This record gives sequence, C-alpha cells and structure tokens, in this order.
Amino acid sequence: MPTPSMEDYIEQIYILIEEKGYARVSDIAEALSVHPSSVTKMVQKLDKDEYLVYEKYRGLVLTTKGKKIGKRLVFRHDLLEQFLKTIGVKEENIYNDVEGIEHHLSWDSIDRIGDLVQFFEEDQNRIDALKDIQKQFFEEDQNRIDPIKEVQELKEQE
Amino acid sequence: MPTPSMEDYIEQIYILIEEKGYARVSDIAEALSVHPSSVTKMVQKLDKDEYLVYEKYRGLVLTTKGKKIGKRLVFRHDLLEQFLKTIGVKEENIYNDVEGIEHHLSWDSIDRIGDLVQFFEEDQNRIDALKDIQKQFFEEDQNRIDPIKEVQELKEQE
DNA sequence: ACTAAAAGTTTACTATAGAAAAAATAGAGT
DNA sequence: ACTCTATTTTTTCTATAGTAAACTTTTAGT
Repeated sequence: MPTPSMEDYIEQIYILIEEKGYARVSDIAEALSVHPSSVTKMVQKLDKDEYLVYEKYRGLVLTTKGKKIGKRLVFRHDLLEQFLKTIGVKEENIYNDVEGIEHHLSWDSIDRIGDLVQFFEEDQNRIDALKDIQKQFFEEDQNRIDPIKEVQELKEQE
Repeated sequence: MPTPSMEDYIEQIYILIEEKGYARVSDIAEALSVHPSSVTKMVQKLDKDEYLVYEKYRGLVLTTKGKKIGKRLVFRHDLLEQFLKTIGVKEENIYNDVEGIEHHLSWDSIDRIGDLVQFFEEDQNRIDALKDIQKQFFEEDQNRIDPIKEVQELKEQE
C-alpha cells in the first residue's frame, strides 16, 4: 500500500500528465511545494514499487497500475473538495483540509461521502435546510459573552 | 500548535483522567498501542510545552491549557465518529478513519460537520432519504460485470 | 527494612520525509 | 562539436515518532 506521501506524488503526477502530457521533476516539485531533490528520491521509490517507470535525467511514465490508482486518487480528492464545499466550509480551508484527510479515509467512508454529496445535489431544499441550521447556530454564537477574548485564548493554546 | 501525535496523547490522557482519575505511563502506552518508552518521551515534550506537569516516576496532571484542549479534542473525536456513523460507514472502519483524519481538519470543517450531524438528527426522514440513495447505488453496483475480479485487482495494486 | 517484581526512563537505533549544497547531465545556441 | 545554463541527482543533514534493550526507581510482600 502506498504511504500518504507516495499517494500525493502519484496523484499530482497523474494530474500533470493529464494536463500537459508529461510530468518533469521540476513540475512535480513546484506543484507539491517541495524541493526537486525530494521528488527524485520519491520517484525512485515509486519506480521500485512499479507505479511508474523512471529513467534518470530523462523522465517518467505511469504504469497501468500507477494510472489506475492515480485516477482513483484524483476522484477521491475532487469528491472531498465537493463535499466540504457543499456543507459550507470556507474556500480558504478546503484545500488544506482535503490534503490532510484524503489519505486517511477507508473506501467505505469515501463511498458514503459520495452518497451524501448525491443526496444534496438531488434536492436544493436539503441544502437550504442545512443553511438554516447554520444560520440558527450562528445567531446563538452571536449571543455569547466575550467572543473575542475566547478566540484569542484558544489561538494561544494551540 | 501541537503535532498530530501530541494531540493523540493529550486526547487519550484527558480520557483516562476522566475515566479513572489518573493516567499512568503504562495506561497511556496500552491505550495508544505504543511502548512505554515512547510515552515517556512524549510526556516530557508535553510538559515542556505546558500541556501538563510531569514528575518523573511519579505521574502527571493536565494544566488548564491541557484540559481545555483535551476537552475539545475529545469533542471533535466524538463528533467525527457520530458523523461517520450517521452516514452509514461500517462500524469496523469508523475508529481508524476518525483516528486518521481528526488532526487534519480545520475548526471550520468541524463546525460544518457539526451542523450536518444536527441536520440529520433533527429529522429521521433525511436519514431515510440518504439510505434510499445508498440502496439505489448498491443495486446499480450489483449489475456490474466481473465485480469479484475488479475487487481483487484493486487490492493487488495497493 | 529488605528485596523481588513492576513500572518507568535512558540511550542508541529504525523509518519516513524533506532540505541544502555540491556534483552530474542534458539540451540549446552558437 | 562546444560550452553554458537549466535541470536533475547525490550526499549529507534535519525533524518526528517509534522500538529495543539496558538501566533506575518505586512499590508490594515478607
């Protein structure tokens, strides 16, 4: 089984190849915000585990196995983004959260989240009902004592 | 900010103290399935960062800061368990999945998931409607070609 | 109070993942 | 074909988190 970090690389390589036809070390490094030396190391491991074929200094191509897994990883990532968006998570938090959790959910959970997204897509009333609950909680929060001090305290602690 | 691993320890220590009044090194090691030597090392770091006061060979107590954070971590863990349970994730996957993702979600996402749990709790019809979608997908899956071979192939690849 | 067993700690080691700097290679322009 | 520059690789280093084994302290039973 690939480690979380290996999955990040496979996913990103898949996306790059889809988008521009190839994935060079520097492209991958750029996309994942890591140094090229880290990419080289990981790519050597991915070759050894047969997710891709790597020829040093020349480039790499995904194997059948690598492509199949890459496709599923991208699907999972997109689904999780859609899920968080649907339930109203702020755009600025979505990418990091998905990045953090995507490698840690069973396919059972992913499938159930897929159902859930479908559930909301099918009927706008459901989204509206959820928004109502959020508004209601928001109004309750407004009536708390010392909200600013609370937030500051919590930030200091973490 | 505490690392994921630190959070695991704080959360578990909080639970142990809540349950039996104290948390010894061996209790923590047992609960987290790590060796006592790992616990000692982490507890020293948590003392240094003032989540708890640690006296070697004697024991430890959470500071105010440690207690406040521990409480929130337990709340978050429980909420995520409830969320996965609500959407129909199998019991056997829930613990691992929560363990995997709990340290990687923003409080914004946690709050939105809280709203979502409330949304389903408020009205059993919503849960029923979700179950209908799941049944529908399940029936579609039944009509696929070669499902057993598919599953085997995917398992080999990971 | 003594001593054996249980509990806890220290030290030296493992693996993963990433970074920095130095070395190697490839490819473009002449 | 040559050489310069950009890209890539190697090597050495970092940090986190965990383990194994040797060591120390505490505690319970006599």
